[in-house]
Amino acid sequence: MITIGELSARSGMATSALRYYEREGLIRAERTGGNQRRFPRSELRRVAFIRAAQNVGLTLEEIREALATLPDGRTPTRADWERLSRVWRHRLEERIAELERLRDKLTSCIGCGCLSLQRCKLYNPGDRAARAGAGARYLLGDTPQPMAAAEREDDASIS
Amino acid sequence: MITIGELSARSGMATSALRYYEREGLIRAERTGGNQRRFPRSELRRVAFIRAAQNVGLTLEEIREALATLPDGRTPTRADWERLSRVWRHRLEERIAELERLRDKLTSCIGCGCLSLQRCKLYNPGDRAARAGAGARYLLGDTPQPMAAAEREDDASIS
DNA sequence: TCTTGACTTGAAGTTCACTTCAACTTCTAT
DNA sequence: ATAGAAGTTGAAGTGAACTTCAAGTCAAGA
Repeated sequence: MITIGELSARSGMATSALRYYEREGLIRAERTGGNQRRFPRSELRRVAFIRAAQNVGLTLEEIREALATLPDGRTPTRADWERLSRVWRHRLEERIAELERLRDKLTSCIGCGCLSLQRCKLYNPGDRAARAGAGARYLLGDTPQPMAAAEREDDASIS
Repeated sequence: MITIGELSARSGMATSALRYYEREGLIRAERTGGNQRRFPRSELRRVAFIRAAQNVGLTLEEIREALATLPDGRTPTRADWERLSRVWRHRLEERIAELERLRDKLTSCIGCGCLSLQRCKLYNPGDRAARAGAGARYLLGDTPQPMAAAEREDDASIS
């Protein structure tokens, strides 16, 4: 059993983050008589798992769900890791493909300059989920509405 | 001159977002005697520009700066668009490359399962900026500290 | 003229993943 | 026994990009 300070030093996460993870049910601790946390060493691997998953772009909510697929909240084994990391790679590849599509659109738009609300490929509201620094809003499907057909009478084209 | 409702309908942005953009100095409106906003039609193109830039992953702050390079806060012309969109494509390409590096690391890690705090490539704190749904914190260089050398005595490896 | 829909404001709320703070308690080493 | 480091809590703050709300005002058609 290790203290929160030790877990923090060994994992590189701030103690405040570890307390937050515990509140959120991502890691687990027992308590001393004086109410201090004592973590099993196995939680070290859970923290490593959480952090690797974050690097791949998962939210804590998704990570919690992934961990919940492990029986009894056990620490991930090699088999668990293999199963889950395959899913993650798939997600990463989708995201890369998405950004590549966006890049290609941008490339084809550079000489154009129209910024047409109807015709510009870059303007597509469906693409907003691709934003790099996106607020969670856009990852959760709260996309803005496209322009109604009745309103296409004028547009923002330059030429 | 169009009302905020019209600008909203034609651009697909919520009126609340347009008011926010005005407060933030991204778009401009005149006022009627009764204090209602009236937007020049050219603001339609500014909104299109803002939205395209957001799709590429720029923050509103960066977009404001880009717009500020235009004399007199004028609406972007084709030449402006060409200049700025080249920069954006470059940024997109960097981001794609970053995600590809991450994918390659994950691929090489799938069979490994170690989740070693020292050796796992996925665990590298420097990569956290690559998070897809990153909070602004990570895009601003506030990265967690790597593990101190003195603390490497044990680790989270499975095997 | 009157109703109704569109508009106004400032303040507060939202999300995520935390951090910071204050006020206090516990643990460890001497 | 005691100093001081490390731990505890709940509440509030952070940042981006907005949205929602309340309480009103304005504008356009019948």
